[in-house]
Amino acid sequence: MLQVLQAEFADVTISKLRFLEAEGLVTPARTASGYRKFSAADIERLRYVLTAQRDQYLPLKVIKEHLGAMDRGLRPTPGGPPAAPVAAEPAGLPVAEDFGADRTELKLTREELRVAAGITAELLEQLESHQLVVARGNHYDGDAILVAKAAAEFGRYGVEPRHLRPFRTAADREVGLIEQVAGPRRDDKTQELAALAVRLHAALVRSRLSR
Amino acid sequence: MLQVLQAEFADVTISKLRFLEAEGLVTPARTASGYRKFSAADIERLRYVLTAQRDQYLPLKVIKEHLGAMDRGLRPTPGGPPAAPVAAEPAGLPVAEDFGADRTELKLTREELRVAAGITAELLEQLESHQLVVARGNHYDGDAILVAKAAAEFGRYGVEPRHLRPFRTAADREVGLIEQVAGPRRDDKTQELAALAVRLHAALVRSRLSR
DNA sequence: TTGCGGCCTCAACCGCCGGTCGAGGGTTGA
DNA sequence: TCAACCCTCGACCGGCGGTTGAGGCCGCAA
Repeated sequence: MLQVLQAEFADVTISKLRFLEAEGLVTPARTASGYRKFSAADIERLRYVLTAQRDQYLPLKVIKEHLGAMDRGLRPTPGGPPAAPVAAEPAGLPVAEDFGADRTELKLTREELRVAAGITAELLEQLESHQLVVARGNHYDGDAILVAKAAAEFGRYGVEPRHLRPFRTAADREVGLIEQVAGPRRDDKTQELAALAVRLHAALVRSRLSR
Repeated sequence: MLQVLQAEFADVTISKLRFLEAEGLVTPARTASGYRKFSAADIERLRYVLTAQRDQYLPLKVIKEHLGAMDRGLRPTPGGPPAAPVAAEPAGLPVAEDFGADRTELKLTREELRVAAGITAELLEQLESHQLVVARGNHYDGDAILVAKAAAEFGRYGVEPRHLRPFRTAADREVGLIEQVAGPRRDDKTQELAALAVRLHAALVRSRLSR
């Protein structure tokens, strides 16, 4: 059984199989005495894992997601990642899978934000009143710093927060568009669309400027 | 110049750019005093690297091979780079959001624009009717390519030009603000404000998305 | 029933990748 | 003159994808 796979993938070792089991990618049955017993289905699964790893350079984390999606009945995906597992989750459940885990999961207090952005309490207050910066719960994320810094810089040119409201409006509209297209879930598609929106925006500003 | 990329890829840092240079993925020019100077082409290259890394999980080693292949004018590997930054044009297509690069000098005919952006005549027509792309005289500048490309990509998600009108509106408003502050002349101040506007915009979009 | 080669677990360790950090120093512009 | 950048170079780091080894059970056959 091990030999079968080894014939196909030169570098599979028992140690590797144990590792993959520990990572939850396969769950072979056991004999009475505790030995692993790989079914044909297990071997098929391993074949998928090993080829995805070798030919597409996918990290195990991602392969695991794909397998999970397949288990839930989403396409067997010949030669490509499965369609986004966007399947409608049973509503109401908190669905523990918070992936796409962003480094923007920074949580700052109001004061930390103020210091990080190097702005006055007054400016921060104005930014909040125009909803350019908004708390989630009573914390702020990393993007809030960027917003605040940009606003501060505008301030040096005499541009006040209230002049920046159109930015907020525009951003909201774009986010609306993105969510309409990509769904409410944050995933790769969302990110791609966001990047695209920013790029389009930048190009438009430039082109309008140079007229 | 760093900020320009940061607007699009939240996690690019100077340190990362240095690392990528050390790895031979980009080779920016240098000023007399040794500072890195990223050309539009460099930025385009970086964009490719960063998206391949983020969206396809490719290891840098592989990305480097792809870049090398593209430099040699080949279309690399099956399942390889999708939108290769391989320029069909002699004059190396400017594609980056570099507010300093004077791409405004570029003068394209309508057909040249269409080919450079890789879009259909129909799409171009729609873009013009919504004033997302506008001719000056009877020529188009480099920014028009960027706009058209972004629109084309949106198209693949089912987003049509008419859905993009708010972008135009937003850009116009921002340009209005910038000119009001910096005066109608295009100078350094204008460019700085423009970069600032794009940065603020990007940060806002991100922060609204992650709520 | 002893021996020997497998398999088991669990924890420690490893090498590489993809960067980050910091010391020490030059550049730029207000 | 000073702050705020940028530079280099070497040390360091965390995570990923396993490997290694100690200590122990299983199974077979001499």
